Amino acid sequence: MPELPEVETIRTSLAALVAGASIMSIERLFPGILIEKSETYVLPFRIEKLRRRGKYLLIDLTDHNQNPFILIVHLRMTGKLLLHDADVPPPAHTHVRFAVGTSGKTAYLDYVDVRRFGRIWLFPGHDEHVHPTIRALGPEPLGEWFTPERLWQSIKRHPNQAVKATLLTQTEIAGLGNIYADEALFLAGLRPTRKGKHVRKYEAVRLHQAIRDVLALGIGHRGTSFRDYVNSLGQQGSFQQLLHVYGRSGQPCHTCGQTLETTRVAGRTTRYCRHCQR
DNA sequence: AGGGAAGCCTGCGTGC
DNA sequence: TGCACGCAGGCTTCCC
Repeated sequence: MPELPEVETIRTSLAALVAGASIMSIERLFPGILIEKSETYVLPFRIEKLRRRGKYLLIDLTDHNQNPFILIVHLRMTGKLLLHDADVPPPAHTHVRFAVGTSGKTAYLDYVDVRRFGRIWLFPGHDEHVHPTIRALGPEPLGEWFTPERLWQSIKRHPNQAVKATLLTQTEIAGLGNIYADEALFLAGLRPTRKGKHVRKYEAVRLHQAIRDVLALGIGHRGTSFRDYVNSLGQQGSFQQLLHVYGRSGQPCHTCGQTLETTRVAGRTTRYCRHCQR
């Protein structure tokens, strides 16, 4: 499940491989995954820059006529962007295949997605705000606009909502998914089911720090490979070795030894320690 | 306002 | 062995 640290890892690893390269052709193997909001471009595209906003990967392009375009990628659950040599046939569940040329050599950037939840949009311009969901995103949790005060306001905006549900609301904070939300709440000692109106200011401050810590640590370990996630070279992350609660229900808490419990918040399986998280 | 469910999807683990 | 079933969950939309 690619969340912010996984998308950031893909961004940096992919940028090292394809920034400055050209997209020579685009092959659609399954319809509806690549959504073109403009068909006026002339190939090849030059790949200018890879950016990220929340869980969205943003790829700035310039076409043959020097007109700007942007590829916006959301991997959802099982989406992957995999770079393959020219002689490698597209793997199963490849839905879009970009032929990428780097200094005379050709390779394929394959969008592979078993469950086909993910989408790729192509828009004119280099401004991701043309995408309505991106326009509505909350602050980047590792950016300067995400302050303890900002998180506190988000929590207070939803007084009757479980605090975990607020963390998963992308219009409040961009980039947290089930894994990092559970881990941040554990680090902060906060019960995921606690209603916003019962969260104290100092707890929001602690949660703010926990979110930043867990995301930075996740990026440092090149993401969490719990089930599907790999970067563009097929390499796994290692943060799964440091998880405290996600995927550990029924196992002992790393802090107090009590058995971790499972509940459901906002439709998602939620793991926590009854003793350490109040 | 918030929760729940449906829909989009396939693979995998489990129980019979 | 094989089959049915539930679960995994990001996001949108709809309904209560």
